[in-house]
Amino acid sequence: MVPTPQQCAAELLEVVPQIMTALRIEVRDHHATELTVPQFRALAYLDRHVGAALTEVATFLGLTLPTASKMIESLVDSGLVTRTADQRDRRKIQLQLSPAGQQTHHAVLETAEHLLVNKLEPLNADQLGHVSAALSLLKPLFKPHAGEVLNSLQEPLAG
Amino acid sequence: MVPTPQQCAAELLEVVPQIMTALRIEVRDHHATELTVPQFRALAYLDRHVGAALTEVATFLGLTLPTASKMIESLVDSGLVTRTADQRDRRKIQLQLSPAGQQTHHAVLETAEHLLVNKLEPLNADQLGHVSAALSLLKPLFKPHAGEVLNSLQEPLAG
DNA sequence: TATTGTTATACTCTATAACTATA
DNA sequence: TATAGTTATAGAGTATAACAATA
Repeated sequence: MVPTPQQCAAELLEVVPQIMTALRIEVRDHHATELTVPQFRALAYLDRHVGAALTEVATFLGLTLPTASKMIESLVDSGLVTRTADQRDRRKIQLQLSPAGQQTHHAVLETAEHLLVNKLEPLNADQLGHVSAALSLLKPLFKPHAGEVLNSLQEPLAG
Repeated sequence: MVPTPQQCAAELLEVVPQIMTALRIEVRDHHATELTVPQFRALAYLDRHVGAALTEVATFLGLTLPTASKMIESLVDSGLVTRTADQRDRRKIQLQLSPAGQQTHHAVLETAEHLLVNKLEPLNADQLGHVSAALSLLKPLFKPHAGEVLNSLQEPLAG
């Protein structure tokens, strides 16, 4: 019963979007949390990387710079993120969560985790262990690293 | 080392969007495949459910009816899907892949699986088995079922 | 010249509200 | 009256192209 990589890939292709959809729907329906999943991920990153520059956030989220710039602008307008100039390198900006941003991030994190815990409820301890182990295997394989997104835009035109 | 459901949920919340992002970026960068992930999922559903009605597709994708209607319209305009009236119940439409739709679906499926296989390359057979088993555990927990999306719109107004 | 970020423009994804047609 | 689907409208997610400012 050892699966081929192809079978495993096909399962990923089916299950991952399904989980993503469930996440979106349940976060949406559980009102009082006015964040989309990408916005939540941006807040989560800034919670762990205080003062991060825009490029870092874009890399983490897998977005181009203009897309990330616009999203951050909306979060700044909402009062969840502060954006200040970096004194060492004035091209850069330093982003961090406002108190309201911390609060919102925490609340939505709780909500999302609670919803997932409910979904996982049919699994026993043994099965949870298997899932957790598998996720630990997958995590490093899909970790975003600098250059993956941006280089495709700004690679030297020597083609 | 048995994880709590909360820990497992937190891992899902981190890993699933990362995989989704990788999928989007790599499908996007691997040109000649002009489909987004949601469009691909719609084609995949119609490949396995010939003649499905719009509501079925919407439920599978976790979309509202207007959203699904618009997406299908674009796929019809692109020549990938055919939309015909259901003679038994003329409110319904019957959707199916055109030959071009089948071809495109197959090509993008190959591409996406190939990309995932590359990502999974560092795993050995044993680890692949663990991942596959975990995905099989997760799949039924997040399977979309009728009513999840639409009832929230059309529930009897007796509140 | 290269890097960081923004602005302009455009398309898809997604929703709610209002509507038509059929049952 | 309820169901299936479309149209209208709007906001977020996403991209490329062009630009400004700084290094």
